[in-house]
Amino acid sequence: MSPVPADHRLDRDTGRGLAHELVERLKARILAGEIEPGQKLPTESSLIQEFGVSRTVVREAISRLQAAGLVETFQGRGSFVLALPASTAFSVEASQVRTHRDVLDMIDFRIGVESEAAGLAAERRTDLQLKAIERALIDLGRSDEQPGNAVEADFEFHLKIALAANNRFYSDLLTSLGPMMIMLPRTRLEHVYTVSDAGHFTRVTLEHENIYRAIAGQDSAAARAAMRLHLSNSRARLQPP
Amino acid sequence: MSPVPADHRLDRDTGRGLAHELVERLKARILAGEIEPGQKLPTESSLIQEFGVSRTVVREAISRLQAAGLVETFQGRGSFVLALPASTAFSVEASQVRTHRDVLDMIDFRIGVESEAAGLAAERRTDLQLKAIERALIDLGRSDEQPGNAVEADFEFHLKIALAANNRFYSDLLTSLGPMMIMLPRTRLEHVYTVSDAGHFTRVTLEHENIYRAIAGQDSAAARAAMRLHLSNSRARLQPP
DNA sequence: CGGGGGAGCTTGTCATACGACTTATGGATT
DNA sequence: AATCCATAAGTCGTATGACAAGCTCCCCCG
Repeated sequence: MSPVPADHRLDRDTGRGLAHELVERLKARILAGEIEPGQKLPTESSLIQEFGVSRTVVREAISRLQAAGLVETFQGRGSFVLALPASTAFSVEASQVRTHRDVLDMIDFRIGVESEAAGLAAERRTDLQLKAIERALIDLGRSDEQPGNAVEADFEFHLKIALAANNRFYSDLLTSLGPMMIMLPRTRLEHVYTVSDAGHFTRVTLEHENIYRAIAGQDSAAARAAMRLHLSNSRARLQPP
Repeated sequence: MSPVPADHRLDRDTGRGLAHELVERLKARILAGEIEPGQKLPTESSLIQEFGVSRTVVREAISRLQAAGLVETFQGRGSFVLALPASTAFSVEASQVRTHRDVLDMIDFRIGVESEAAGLAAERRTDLQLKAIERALIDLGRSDEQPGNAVEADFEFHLKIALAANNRFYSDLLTSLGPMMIMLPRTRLEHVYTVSDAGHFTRVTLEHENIYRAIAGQDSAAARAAMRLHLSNSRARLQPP
């Protein structure tokens, strides 16, 4: 009668729910190598039949496997087992940015990273993310009054743009850079920010607004250019004449 | 009349599914401390109303939060936020490149980083560094015979360019990326590299040579463009048409 | 022989229903 | 009045059916 061996069927009261049980079974199969990386998981309907549970349960189970990074699912195709971990840390050495050379190198680095991030943000931002950038821009404008927060506000603006690129590598990198970027002015900054003429603040503000407008208008080329310009100018402001 | 602000509603096509979106929102609330450990999450029906999604989606989202150890659920009572895992240090997520989406994001990331590195390399390379790039290019050509080394040889070529940019941030980043870039193909790549037609190899070789020539000729704009083209093409080769 | 199109399969989301468990309410019992 | 318990209401667990969206494959037409 039953075409399926009884072992497979799940039983109701194992304590933590059918979905949890099913996750354990599937995880066991994957870790045991029964289903190799790249291979397809059984379809939802197969699992429904094999384990004798409802689609609700199957979907919750697969959802948990996705969250755990064990499988990836494509609509219309199925779920596929992913390669197993191999932990690699992804961080720019927290060694500080100290020398003058480091500061300039850091800006050159940011030019590559952030101008592309701005371009992607222009293409892929959601309206919500744009709003977040706008808020950061407004905060930045207010930092005129209390310059102590200026650096943090500036970082927020750049971070929000990286987030709008919808690519975790850009946002992760900027996040891990954050402390460095914040602290880098410390050494030679009196020079630049405190002695700055009045025009300095308005010029920087203008650059920020240009970036924002390009992203708002979804013009990726303009966004890349505006970000590159902004950072190049920042570089020039730090460079002794 | 609607007692709920419209911001909360989720929108269909954010790319990774409503459940994933909802998880992000709830996780944000929890990590932001809006819901403290021990407190009760809104009921399923509240979430259905607030976010305008079906119960399926809400249940999948909560299921993922359970799997992540952020909440615990009791039948008949509700879901409760658990105490956060102690660390919370800004240790960069050691997450790797696993999903198909990650692979594409990684290439978009490399486009930003490496095209600028190529541009700087064209401007600042020493003759010695150029020689190193050339050697890597030759090795890459030889990897035709034993395709097992192709990925490593490819990485060497890109790393040598980053080194030639004479900016430790680019080379450090590429170095720390190295293992990831090497292992990323595992899932879906046999397809691309092993089954590759004969034309594939020569096309890639041509792209590499273009990059090399631009750097040799100290043409930074051309070097940026050539690297961007190479990576864009790589992206297209991975992307199913 | 090549390309277009549709049938069929698979996942994504929604809606509804019912069972199981918890909590609160309120009245009946002592 | 205090206690107990039955019932109702709220909440999660599971099942089922339906349709939309995306992918594959194969057949048919040119």
